[in-house]
Amino acid sequence: MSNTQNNKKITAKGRETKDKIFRTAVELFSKNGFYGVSIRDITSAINIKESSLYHHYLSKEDLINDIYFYFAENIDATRLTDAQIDSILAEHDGHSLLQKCLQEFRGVMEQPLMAMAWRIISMQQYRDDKAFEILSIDFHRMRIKYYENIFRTLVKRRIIKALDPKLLAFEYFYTLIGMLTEYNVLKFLKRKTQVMENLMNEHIEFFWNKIKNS
Amino acid sequence: MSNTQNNKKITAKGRETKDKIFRTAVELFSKNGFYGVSIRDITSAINIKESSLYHHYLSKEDLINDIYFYFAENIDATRLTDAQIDSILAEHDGHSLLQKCLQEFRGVMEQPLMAMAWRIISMQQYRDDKAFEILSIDFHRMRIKYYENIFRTLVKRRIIKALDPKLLAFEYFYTLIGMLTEYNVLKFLKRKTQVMENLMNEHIEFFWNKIKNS
DNA sequence: GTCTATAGGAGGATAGAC
DNA sequence: GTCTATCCTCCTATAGAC
Repeated sequence: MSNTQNNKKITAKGRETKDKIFRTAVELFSKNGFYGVSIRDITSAINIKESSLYHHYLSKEDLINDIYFYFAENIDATRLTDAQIDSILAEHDGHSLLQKCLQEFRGVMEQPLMAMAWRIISMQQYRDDKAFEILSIDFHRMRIKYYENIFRTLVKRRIIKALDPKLLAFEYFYTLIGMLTEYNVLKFLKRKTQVMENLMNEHIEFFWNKIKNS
Repeated sequence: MSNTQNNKKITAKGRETKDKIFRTAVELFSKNGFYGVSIRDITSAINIKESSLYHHYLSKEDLINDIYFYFAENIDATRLTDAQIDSILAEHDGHSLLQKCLQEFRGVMEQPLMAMAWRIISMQQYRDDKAFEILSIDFHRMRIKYYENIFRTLVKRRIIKALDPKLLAFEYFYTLIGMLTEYNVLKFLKRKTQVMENLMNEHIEFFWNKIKNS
């Protein structure tokens, strides 16, 4: 979190205001981009003065860093634990596991604040090294490692063919993330997303049929 | 192109200046984003005055629209013709065809102006409907149709298994574009891209092995 | 913790001379 | 086709009263 308040007593009212600022910033940044939103836009939306914002955040940059932090912190929540994976495999097949994974993932990524934060970081990745870092390392790389782990388990148990788990993870994830990105942009534009939803399910289906041990 | 000059005689000097403006804008926008670059930044980089720019472009928006247009126009050049496809298949196998396709594609997309324009449109897709439209329709959808066509040919000639060409195209393309996007960001940050290059080749290899008729 | 007031600069764009 | 000069708006951020 931002260090603005390191030497200040934090009151309930203060926390509430800071929270309002945060949520409003996420909303506006995700809609109009970091550079398309002014401090005035944010403060006037919640009826405080610009100067009040600077009591809670050092700068506009401090504010967006807080959003990055929020995203990075919550991205971890999208993972099934080893125990959960085991219990799914005990009752269902690998195909169900992949579906369950996507469900879990989408459950977190489509929470409004996370979806907006994701969008903000995606926009910022081109201008802000910190955003690119979080997106490519904390998000993509970690996520690929997670899938690698899952595929390794599936190979070990001979549920799927003896393919390189790392390569499988890359193949599987990049397709999914490409589709999910387009899906999210469509959702923001309030257009139909059914095509993309179907594609994602077909992707899992297709991928599964290519790798399963039959 | 922009309509600024509809009723004006275009001299060689004018064309040259407009071209300088265009190329400088592409360079700066791709580095610092549309909102991170001012008209002043562009004109001072080529030693003309702001007012001179407005002789060639109606507005900053007119300028970026010209860049969109440039991208959309040149994206078509990345396609192998049916004749070229035939001749490749006559001498080599489907695997070579996929490699050749990627080569052709990268050859166009990595030309400096195109790479920068692509980056600009990618950034703008979140803020500008026109950019999203070009990226998702003119680029992604058309490209997928192109691959669909190739896979259909391969299926017809029994070079690959009898799978749905459209699905194959989606699978193939989304992975590639995800990797290529990350590859391009890395290149802009002047970081190592070898990992991504290897991944792209492994992707083709992996995909090919999954679909070929053996 | 929030306010009023204001500093101080950068932005897009235009009028009109040459 | 390019210049000088200028307009006016919007921006981030701060000082200091309450």
